[in-house]
Amino acid sequence: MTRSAPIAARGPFGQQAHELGKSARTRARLMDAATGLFARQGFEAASVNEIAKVAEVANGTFYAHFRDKEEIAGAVAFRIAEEVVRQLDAAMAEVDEAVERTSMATRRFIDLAASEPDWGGALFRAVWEFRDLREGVITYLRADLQRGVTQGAFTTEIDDVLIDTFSSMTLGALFSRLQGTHGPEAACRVAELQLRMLGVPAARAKAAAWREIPPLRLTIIPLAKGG
Amino acid sequence: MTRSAPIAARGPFGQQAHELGKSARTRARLMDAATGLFARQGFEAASVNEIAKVAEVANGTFYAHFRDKEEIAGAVAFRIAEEVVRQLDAAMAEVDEAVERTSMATRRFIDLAASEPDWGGALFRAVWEFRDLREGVITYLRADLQRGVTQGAFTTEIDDVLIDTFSSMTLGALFSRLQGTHGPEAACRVAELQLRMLGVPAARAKAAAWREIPPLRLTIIPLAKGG
Amino acid sequence: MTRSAPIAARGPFGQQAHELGKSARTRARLMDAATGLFARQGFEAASVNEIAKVAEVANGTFYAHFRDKEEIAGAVAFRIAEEVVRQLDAAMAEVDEAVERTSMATRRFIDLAASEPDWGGALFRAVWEFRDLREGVITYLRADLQRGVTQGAFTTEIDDVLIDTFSSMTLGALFSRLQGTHGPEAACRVAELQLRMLGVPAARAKAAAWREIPPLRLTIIPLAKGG
Amino acid sequence: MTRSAPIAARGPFGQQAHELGKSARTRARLMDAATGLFARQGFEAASVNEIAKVAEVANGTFYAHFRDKEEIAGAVAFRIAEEVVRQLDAAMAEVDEAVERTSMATRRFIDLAASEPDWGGALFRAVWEFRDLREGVITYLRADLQRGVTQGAFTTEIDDVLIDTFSSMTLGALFSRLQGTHGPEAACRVAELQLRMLGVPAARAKAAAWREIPPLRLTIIPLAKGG
DNA sequence: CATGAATGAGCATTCATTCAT
DNA sequence: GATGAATGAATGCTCATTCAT
Repeated sequence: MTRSAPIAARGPFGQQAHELGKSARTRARLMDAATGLFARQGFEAASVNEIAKVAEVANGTFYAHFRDKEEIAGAVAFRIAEEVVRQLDAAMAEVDEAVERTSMATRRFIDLAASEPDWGGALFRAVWEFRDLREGVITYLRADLQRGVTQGAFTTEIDDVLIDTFSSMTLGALFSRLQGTHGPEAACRVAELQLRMLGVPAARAKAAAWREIPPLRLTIIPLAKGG
Repeated sequence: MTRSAPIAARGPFGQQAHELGKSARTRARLMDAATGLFARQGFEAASVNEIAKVAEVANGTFYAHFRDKEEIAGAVAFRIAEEVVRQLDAAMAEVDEAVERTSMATRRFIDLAASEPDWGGALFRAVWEFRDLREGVITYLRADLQRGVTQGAFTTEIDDVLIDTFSSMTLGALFSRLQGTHGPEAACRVAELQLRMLGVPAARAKAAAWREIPPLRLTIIPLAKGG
Repeated sequence: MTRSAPIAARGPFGQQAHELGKSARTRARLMDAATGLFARQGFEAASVNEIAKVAEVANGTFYAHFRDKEEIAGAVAFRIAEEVVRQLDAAMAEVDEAVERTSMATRRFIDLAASEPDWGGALFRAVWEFRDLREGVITYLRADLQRGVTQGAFTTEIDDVLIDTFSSMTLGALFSRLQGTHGPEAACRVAELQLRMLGVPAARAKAAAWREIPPLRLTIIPLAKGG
Repeated sequence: MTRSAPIAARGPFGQQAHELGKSARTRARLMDAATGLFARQGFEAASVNEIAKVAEVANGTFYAHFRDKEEIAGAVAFRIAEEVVRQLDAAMAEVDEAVERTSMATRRFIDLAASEPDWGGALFRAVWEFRDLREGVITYLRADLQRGVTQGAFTTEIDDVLIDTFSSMTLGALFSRLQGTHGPEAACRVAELQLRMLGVPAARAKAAAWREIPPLRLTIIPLAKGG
């Protein structure tokens, strides 16, 4: 069977593996493959055999790197979340105001996830399925919300229900984006609604949430040598 | 294999089947069984064989009543949604103010669904999986939100993103309730946050959302004769 | 369930049952239904449930009349063969010459069976599957062939292989007719080839086999009262 | 479970697999198993599980080698037909006279197929079920018949009905051989009848069809190492 | 006799996982 | 590490057959 191009090697994990050993590269390819398949078909429907085929390794090889499907799902989710949080954090390093930080975080999270549907889909599923991961992301969120209270911008208590609700709103919008139900403006609208909910005056909420912000895209470093 | 009691016969569908024919009773038991399993494991993971086993019928019997898994899922979802909407609607027949209607709907929807975890879980999955069903429920929601605008209580436009976001908030809270993450007060808190988001002043939102309301429970008619 | 017309009651067995008791009529309807289904889908693929549904009786009723699927298949085959032989025999009562009898038998058998595809198909399957039935039909055939030898028209010995081969030729042509591979003239051609094989001079064979013969159709007596 | 001998490894495909890889050997065993079962029970009645059991592999293994039952049936049929045609063709390479070729083809086809009942049975079913395969074999037949006309030996037109009828005669005889109804002489007798049908004078037909011909057997290379 | 719900073995097929090479 | 053939339990679904009514 001749397969002309090592497509799988193009994914984000594979790409960062250019100077790793063969073993790490294989692992990266498996994660790339899994990312795409989980996102497109969900965890249940993606078979290990298919992951291996897309990764262009023998199916048995999968088990040299991951104990089972569960494990690779966790690894994929963790890796994505890590990356997303890292980029989000970097992009907001110099923003102080909680109103800005909060709306930017929501908008960028959605845009980021939607810009790379494989990642976004997998991330969505992952946040859904792995409570731990959710907790991780939430830590950042809580800090920003708390900051808003301290700054006097938010007028409601930052409790667990608020955090969960805030997250649900963001994830709901992401889901609609991924489904194609709503366009890019949905992110702004949700951010606006979140600010309103937090107690930001309507006009201020609208202004902040719809303000133009420089686009952000997942940086992708091409693989030096394919496969 | 020791199975202590005909559990399946206890479900809400089976219970209403006390004077139906044998066939309808079996169908009801299958729906009860499916309801529980879909709620606990989701549509994919619940196998027809297991549904049949829980319903205490032979696996082939399933197919005398439903064409396939898809069909029973639809039947379960429809039946639950119907019931929930019916009860919600009845309970709010005499409430005119949108602020009250909106917060009551959210709170009661969550309480109702959480009071019968099987139903609630299945409903949650169903709303998730069957867009049609979601649309149906949303119709009621949109009407109440629009009413709030007309009454001057809500200060934001009622667009699709708002509706989706509102739904996400409710479903998110329901999910947490079903998971045990939050207690009954979560429903009030979310209702409050929704009102804030819609533009209701903080004090009014809090008052309306936390006001004591008479409890509502899915009425369950016990089976006259077990099995 | 409202089903407008008792279609099944229109079949040849049902039709002759107009003055029989209810039980016999049910049996006839089952046989009609089975005839059609066996012919269209074969013995394996026709399910008892479907036979019962087409016959418009409950599936359990089937077993009040036939021990199993095998038995109804035998009954159907036997009944058809009987009818075909009866009609063939009647139509040739006054033909004495073996050359005529032989070619007429082949042609009429094919035409008859092809004229009523349900019957024909079932007959074909049956002859194939039930050796006994084949033997029955063959008795007539052997008599005619023997007669030809006695009359000096056929120059080859009438042994078992000849009989089988003769039958294969006829059945092969019937099969092609039922498949639509060949048209009505195939029956003549096969009859001609059979005569040649038996030793009839080419010209005589051709003349006899292609001579116009009055058409023959399975007589169908309509049911006095449907159902 | 006591299973006395690895029967499956004895089949013609398995036997030629002695120096193939493990995968090819398993495939061969599956084809051997399928050949026997198709021949004995027909395509419908032979289950994949049974094929796997006879081949002494797990049922899932089947699907690593064939997409479905259809595919293995095609593979078996093709392989057999190919082999039979190849051997038949080789054996008649130097025979020029159509009378000889025709009768030899019929006799050898029957003998060959009957000599290896599994193959023969499967071949019979296959010719029956796969029109394509039939067409392939028929091409050779048509050429020989045409040659007879050219040589002035056959006095009838070579049309489609003739070809079909000729085939039916051969297949009918093969069927009887496989059933045990007739002995080896049936092949000669049918060949004789075919020649008579084609217009060969009775004496010549008899002489040609019953002439001693060197036996031919499907060459079978024993497996070097069992299993 | 007729009914039709119920049965349960059986079927084709999938897939996570193992293991000899 | 990597391979890929093999495994076998499990799944959705069909259907001949039984039996209480």
